[in-house]
Amino acid sequence: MSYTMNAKERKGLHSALKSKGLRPTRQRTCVYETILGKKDHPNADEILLRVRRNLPTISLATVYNCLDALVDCGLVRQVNLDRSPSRFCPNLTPHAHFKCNRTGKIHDIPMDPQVVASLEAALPKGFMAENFDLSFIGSTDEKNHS
Amino acid sequence: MSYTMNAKERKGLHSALKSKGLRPTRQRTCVYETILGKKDHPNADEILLRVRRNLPTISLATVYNCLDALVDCGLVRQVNLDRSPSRFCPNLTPHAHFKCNRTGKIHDIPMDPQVVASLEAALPKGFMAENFDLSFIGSTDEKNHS
DNA sequence: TTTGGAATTAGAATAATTCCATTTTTAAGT
DNA sequence: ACTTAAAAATGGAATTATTCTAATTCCAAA
Repeated sequence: MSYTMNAKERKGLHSALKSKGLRPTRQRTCVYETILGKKDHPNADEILLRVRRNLPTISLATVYNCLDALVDCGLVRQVNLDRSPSRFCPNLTPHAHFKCNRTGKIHDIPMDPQVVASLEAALPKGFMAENFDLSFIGSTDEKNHS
Repeated sequence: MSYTMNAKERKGLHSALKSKGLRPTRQRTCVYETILGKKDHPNADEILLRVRRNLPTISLATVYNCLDALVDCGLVRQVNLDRSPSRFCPNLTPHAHFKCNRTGKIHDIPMDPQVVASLEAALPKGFMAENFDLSFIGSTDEKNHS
């Protein structure tokens, strides 16, 4: 049972791609849908497996290409923690990541716009941020070990 | 002309290692001195080159081992940006990183303790952070292109 | 000063990502 | 619909970062 974008999501994808001069190909669409379909933080290999359920012949190189295109358009965020492979995340609302030492699980932490503003304000003059990445490492109590 | 730790730094290194049951070996000491000696963000290969000026026979595997030990003790921070190799940083004062799109350069951004506190405060109940990592991507104006 | 565990070493192995040459697809114009 | 040129996808090879392994070497404590 695979996820299918709604009209708004499809439109968002198409216009975001177009704004960078990129085409909405079947592969890009499918990779995007796949990432939207499960709110976790899969790496390229895991995404390949999932996408192949719909597009059995897609190659890993293409998955990387599509991910790069989606990240370029700002539709997907790339998450790098420690030395493990890059992970990808469809949550575009301002949020941080929290990696639990014990479970290895990665949690999205919603960020108050105020806090985000204070972060940007912390930059010295002359530094213009387009993006930021915030991650925590630590442990969670039992409730979050679901 | 290579950097040599002062007494305080040496003491800090020894006790931090000891607290994790690790020994202050020549290699660990030298890797640590090397990182202290230049305030940039070298990766393991670059560190190997620098360390070999003093310890010509050290291997890359040992550099990785030493870096892991130093990171474990909290003496060095590991910085991961995009998909490039891990970089290492001796600056332990609370700070963020800023990567400039145009120059590729990585800048340390000192962080106001207040802002740090507001970050930690942003964590939902049940999440206990031991550490955080904040990086910005964007551009800097000419002054910082030094 | 021995000795057992820790650390280092070189090189092989693994894993993530990129590259390349070729084929397929697509959008735009007839 | 029919071209066509550019963009994208493909498979596999290549590269690169990092980890592993097995064989020494080192060192701190007895």
